[in-house]
Formats: sequence, structure tokens, C-alpha cells
Amino acid sequence: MSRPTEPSSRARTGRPKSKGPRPTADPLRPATIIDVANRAGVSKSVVSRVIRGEASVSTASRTAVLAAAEELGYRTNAVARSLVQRRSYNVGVMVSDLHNIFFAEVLDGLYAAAAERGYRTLITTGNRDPVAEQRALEQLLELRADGIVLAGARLAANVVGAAARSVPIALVGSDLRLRGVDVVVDDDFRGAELAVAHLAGLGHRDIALIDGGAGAGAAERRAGYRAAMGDAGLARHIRVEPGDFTEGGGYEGARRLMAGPRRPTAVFASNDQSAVGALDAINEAGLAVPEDVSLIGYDNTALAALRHISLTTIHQPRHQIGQMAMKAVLRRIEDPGAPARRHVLAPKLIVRDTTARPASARRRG
Amino acid sequence: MSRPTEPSSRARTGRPKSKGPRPTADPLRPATIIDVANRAGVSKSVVSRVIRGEASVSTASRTAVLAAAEELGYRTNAVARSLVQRRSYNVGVMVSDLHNIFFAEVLDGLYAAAAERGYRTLITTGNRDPVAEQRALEQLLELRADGIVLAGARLAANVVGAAARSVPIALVGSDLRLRGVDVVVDDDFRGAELAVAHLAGLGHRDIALIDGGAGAGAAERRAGYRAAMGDAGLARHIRVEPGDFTEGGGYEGARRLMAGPRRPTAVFASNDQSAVGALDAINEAGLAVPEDVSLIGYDNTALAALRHISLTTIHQPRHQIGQMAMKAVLRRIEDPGAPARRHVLAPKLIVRDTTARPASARRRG
DNA sequence: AGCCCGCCTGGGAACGTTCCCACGGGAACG
DNA sequence: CGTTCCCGTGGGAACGTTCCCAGGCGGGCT
Repeated sequence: MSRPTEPSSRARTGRPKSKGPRPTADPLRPATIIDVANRAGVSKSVVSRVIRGEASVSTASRTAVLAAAEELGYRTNAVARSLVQRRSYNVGVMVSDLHNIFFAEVLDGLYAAAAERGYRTLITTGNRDPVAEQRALEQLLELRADGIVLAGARLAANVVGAAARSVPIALVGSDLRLRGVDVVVDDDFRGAELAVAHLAGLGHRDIALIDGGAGAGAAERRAGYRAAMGDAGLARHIRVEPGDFTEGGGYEGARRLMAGPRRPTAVFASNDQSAVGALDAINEAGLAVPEDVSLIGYDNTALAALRHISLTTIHQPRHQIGQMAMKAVLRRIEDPGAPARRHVLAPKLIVRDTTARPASARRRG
Repeated sequence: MSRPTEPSSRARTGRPKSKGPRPTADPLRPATIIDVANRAGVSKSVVSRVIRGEASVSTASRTAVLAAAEELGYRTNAVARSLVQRRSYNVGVMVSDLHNIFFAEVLDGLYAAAAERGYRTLITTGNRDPVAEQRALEQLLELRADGIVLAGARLAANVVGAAARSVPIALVGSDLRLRGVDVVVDDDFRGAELAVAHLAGLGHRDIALIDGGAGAGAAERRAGYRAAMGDAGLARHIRVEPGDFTEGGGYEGARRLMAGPRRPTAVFASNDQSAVGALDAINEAGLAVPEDVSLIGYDNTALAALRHISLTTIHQPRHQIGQMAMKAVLRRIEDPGAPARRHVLAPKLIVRDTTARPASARRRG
């Protein structure tokens, strides 16, 4: 429904109210199939067939058309084609946050799976703002993408549900259970449990969580943290510091934790991006990781693997996640009756250099 | 011209050869303006006017149309609109590498400038592969984007030139001088000079460059490095190690440099992404930064600013670059006659913690 | 009272494709 | 030698909009 507020200078290239069939060729307008047909001395049907690579065209016509197209710099108008075919061979991808490399890695998988099947990928972003995300989704919908992948979306369930009524949709990261929506997630609850168990196993008791707020998967990770703390008999040490999956959020969260009374000995940041921000704040407070404070992230992005950072974290198979999501959408594009599924992947603990036994335990041990 | 190899299961939703005007409403097909018109008891013209927010519609018609649209879940078909208007209000952005946060930061600027003028942004990527990049560009062209921004493209000049004949194009990072192509770059030559001068000023003589290969701006940075080395009387210390603007490339390059004979005391990596990789390799070789080896990057991405990395680098105003590029394109979309321009921004040295005087100088000093 | 003007409306053409159908002519077949 | 078939071709309809133009109708003005 939305339409961009029309830029003032309308400057329409206005057709000069020509009567009758369009005069051969207007140098300003891009060449059409008809221009090519005229030049090659065939009908538009033949040109269309050649362009689409159909077999039943004589060699003579084919070469004539190809030559004419070349000379005129003809390029298929995907808009017109989409309109008549009711199909664009484009899959839209709405990415919550392009600053988070995690999504770049998921995108690789999405892209690869799409390319393999002859589809193209069209990316849009909402910068972690639900309103902008919804606009980005709407844009894809209006463009009539054949399918849509929402990566890390923080959209309301009814918004996603409404969209799913007109086109196959797959969700990456956010676990909404809706009819007609494929979901690909890792088991965030379990992943958070792994993180807490690791820290508790090292002897930590004051384990704080830097939360992911409304971010995709954040709620599950929070729940997993809470449950695991309870299981470890650390329920009264539960401490959830607000955050938003960004570096800045992680930084602020850790700063508050370090400055406050009863500083935690371990911090679980809901994703690597915020863990890196937390690392900054911890260092800034004059504390060492892992000597003074242990830190664990989530996602196992390339960032975490950097030797200089070497972050203990929870691994998610990004590439595979992307591939699965794309395949799910493609499957339902080509078989609209097929049911949507939920794919849950197992997270894995990756121990690196930001976690260790707490100082107290070391003294004793 | 390219068309995806058609997926086997064609599964066309096939219109059931109905004769006469299309029977009221097919539940499977999305509602059209005509469905809404029928339901609201007005003509399609009125519906169109309401949707577009035109004034001259009676309140009665307007409310009827709005209600009908709501009930039918009507959504504008941007494809049809684009076709008739010959305008999509979409600007395409081809990003060379989404793993490099630098581009995410440029994208913020692009996005903001577009939104401000009522345009939308459509992203596509080529994963640093010229072939894939060209396909991505072609995709945008076929989609009839109103304008295109190529960020960090490594496309041949003739490819860009050809595209520029049908749509306004702006280049970010790559400095191709072509008619009808706006260019927004920082002065890469100068930036490289700043980097070398900084290192030379600290007393370094063996300053190696980890190259950016075919990457956008890499050639200028290389030339600036060479020139500045000459100016500093260090011409015979010039050493260009291959690289490709990626973390992996930086890692490999630095590994070779550290392992080889006559190890350099300073390394200039052509961008932050590769500098971070280099950092890894240097550490892995058992060397400390900056004590044993100084390291400088380029771009001043968020990565470089991380306290844990704290990379000395050359600053480029990413957000502003994005804004300028988008404004340039928008300007020529709305005034097709306007000439394209070249915008060159001044780079700036940011000294952080990865550069210091070489060990030899420290011993002496 | 007659005319004009402005508001609102509806219909048709166009945008550039694809798809379907029909047709002409030659080859193959009886 | 006539029929059938197939290959290559051309024309028209359709896709879902926007834009232009032509009214109809009522009110204000002369």
C-alpha cells in the first residue's frame, strides 16, 4: 500500500503523445523485444523464443535476432517478464543487521543454495529496527519475490503470518511457530545451557547474562540461561543485563556489570557481536580476560575465531543454516502444497581462551 | 539476456482457460486493483487513485475502497507499477563483499540518503568474484532499478560503462573515470602515503605491503606505498606481498612475510580486514605487535577500533561516502541531463596501539 | 434561466513481456 | 497424388498497474 512520497521534480520522460504504433526506436528508451524484431526482420515471438533459448527457431532467425539484440544493446526487462509469468526467480532476503558478520555467513549459504537452483537473491535490511524491517519485508512483497527468507527478524508474529499467506517464507534464527512458515534455528535454549554448564563446571557462580533483548533467539537463550543456572543450583545468582545483540549494547552491559557491586566472575553474552563489545568494557575497567572475568559468546563467527580475540563461544553452522532455509523456501515455491517444517540444529561448545577457572578457585586449587 | 535455467518442476499455477472476464476472485491469486474495485463498487481508476493517495476522490469512495482493500488483503503490485511508470523508486546496490564491515557502514549512509528522498534500496552481492559481481549487476539492470551504486566493485571498465548507458551509476571505492559514472573515493594514494610516512617517521625501514590485489582502491594504495617509500629513501625496501582484502589473504601474506628471510619490522595491510588476518599470523609466529612488528591497516572500520585490536589505520568517512554516492545517483535519476562527478575525500591517520618504534630504534634510543 | 466550471468518475490505451493458437509449407507416408 | 504431421512463424490476449481523456452532475455566476 505504501508508496514513496513522490520526489518533487517529477520530470516524467513523457511519451510525446504519438499516435499510432510507436515510432521505430527512441534512442532514450532502452530497446524492447519489438525493436529487436523490427531490426532483425522477424516477429516479436521469434525474438522472445531466441532470448529464452527455446529450440524451435531456425538458425537464420536466431543469428539475425542475436545480432540485432547485440547492436541495440537489448536487455531483458525482468519487470515485464515477472508480470506475465507471475514469477521473478528472485528470492528476497531480509537481514536484520548487516553489521553482524553472522548474517554474512548465513547469506553465503542462502546464496549458494539459490544459485544452484537458478534463483537469485535480493537483499534488504531493517537495521534491527522492527519498523524498518517491516518496510523492508513489504518492499520484497510488493516486488513479488517468489519466496522470502527473514534472517534474524524481530517482526511481530502476525506480520510474518500475514506475509506467509501470499508467499513462502522461511525464518532464520527467530523461532515463530506459524502455519506456512519454515523455521531454521539452532537449539538456542540448549546452546545457552551449554554455555552456563561450561562456566559452572569451571567453578563460576556469579554468571551474568548480557541479554539480546528482542533479537532473534534471545528469548530462548535467556530461558536456557535461567534454566541452567537453576540446574546448577545458582538460581540466586541469576542476573540479566539488558543488551541488544550489538557491540555497543555488549559494551554498555558489561560496563554496568563491572562497575556495579558484586561484580560477576563470568559473563555470558548472547552473541559474539556483543561479547566483543563486552570484552572492550572489561578491559577498559582494568580487568583481564579470563584471569579476572571469564567471557563466553554465541554464534562462533569469524570474529570469535580471531586469535587476538579467541572467544569461547557456542557454534552454529551458519552456512548450513542458510542452505537449509533457502532449500525450504525453494521447495515450497515449486510445490506450493508442501507443508512448512521446523529444522532445529544442535549447537556446540567451542572452548577458546576467554574462559578459565575463577580466581577464587585458582587460589584454592 | 541471462535467464535462470528453468527449474524442472514448472508447476505453473495455470489459469484454467476461463473465457470472458476473469471470474470475480480466485482465492489463490493475490487480489488486484480490479478485485478491490468490484468489491467496493467503483471503477479501477478510483481504486488506483485511493491507493496512490490522490486527492480527488469522494470520502465515500475512499472509505469503501480502503475497506475492500483491507478485506481482500490487497497489496500494490510494484511490478505492474514499475512497468507502466518505467520507474521503480528502487536504487540497486551491488556490494563486493558483505563480510567486510566497511561496506555495512557505507550501506548505512546509502540507505539513509535514499530513505530521505523516498527511495528504497535493493542489495545484491558478488562475493568478490568479478563474474558473480557482473551477474549481480545484470540482475539489478534487468530489474530496472532507477539507479545503481557499485560498492567496492571489481568490474571491468567496459562493463560499468555499458551499464552506465542505461542507468545512472555511482562507484564507491573504485576509481574508474568514465562518462556518466559518479565516483566517490577517498584519496587512496594519499592515504597510503600517510601510512608509510607514519611508519617511516617511527624509524621503520623494512616496511612491507600486504596488497589488495584487484580490490577497489588497491592499485592506488599500492602506488601510494611505492611513492612514499621512494620519498623516504626506502625504495630498495619496497616489498609487495599478494593479498585480496580478506582476512584469509592478510593471514597468508603475513605468514609468508614472517617466515621469510629479512623479516620486515612493519607491515602495511591494504585494509583493516586483512590487517586483522595479518595480526593473527604475526601472533602465531610468536611475535608481538607492536614490539616486534608494527602493523597498520586501512578503512578505520569498527573492527579496528575494538580495544582488543586497537589497530592503527587510515580513516575513511564511511557513512558520508555512502550518503554522497546515493545523492549523486538520485540527482541524476531526477535530472538525467546532469553530469556525473568525481568526489574525492581526504583520508586521515588514526594512531592506535599497533604501531611503535622498531626494536632497533628503541635499543638505540 | 442558461452557461460554465469544478469535482468526481469510468473507460481505454499503454508498459514489455510470455503464452497460446492458428497457419503455411515442405517432408513423409499411404 | 492426397493426407498427415511437424517445423517455424506470426498475431493476439493477458499480466496489473498508471495515465489520459471524456463525461455527468451540481452549484454559482451572469
